[in-house]
Amino acid sequence: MPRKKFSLLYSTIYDLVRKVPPGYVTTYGQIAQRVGCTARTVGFAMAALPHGSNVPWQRVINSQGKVSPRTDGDGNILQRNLLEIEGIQFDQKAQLNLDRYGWIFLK
DNA sequence: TTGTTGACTCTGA
DNA sequence: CTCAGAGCCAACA
Repeated sequence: MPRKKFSLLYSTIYDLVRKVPPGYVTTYGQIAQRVGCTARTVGFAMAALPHGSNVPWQRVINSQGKVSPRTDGDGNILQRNLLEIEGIQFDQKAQLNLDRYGWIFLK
């Protein structure tokens, strides 16, 4: 089982992402504000996430309501595909409605 | 400790 | 998809 091989900050971020239910999404900025860091750091944490983890990384998108393109490859295509499977629909601009799909973390 | 890099966000034009 | 520039924090060499 995945052990604590991540820093406390990363673990906190991942734990937060795990609370997002299927069919909903959250933004880097929301997580950043919740854990007390910047959006870049959250994105960096997602990039460091190993493939096959129990973290629904696909539910994390940018403030524009779109999937952020990665430098690595076409993982964003997969991400969008996974979200559509969960019932999230994108419009013609490849964006989704955060008012409807955005998840608000409970305090 | 310094410099580089990154799945971001905001603002101005 | 409007586009470009600056700010921001953490990981890594």
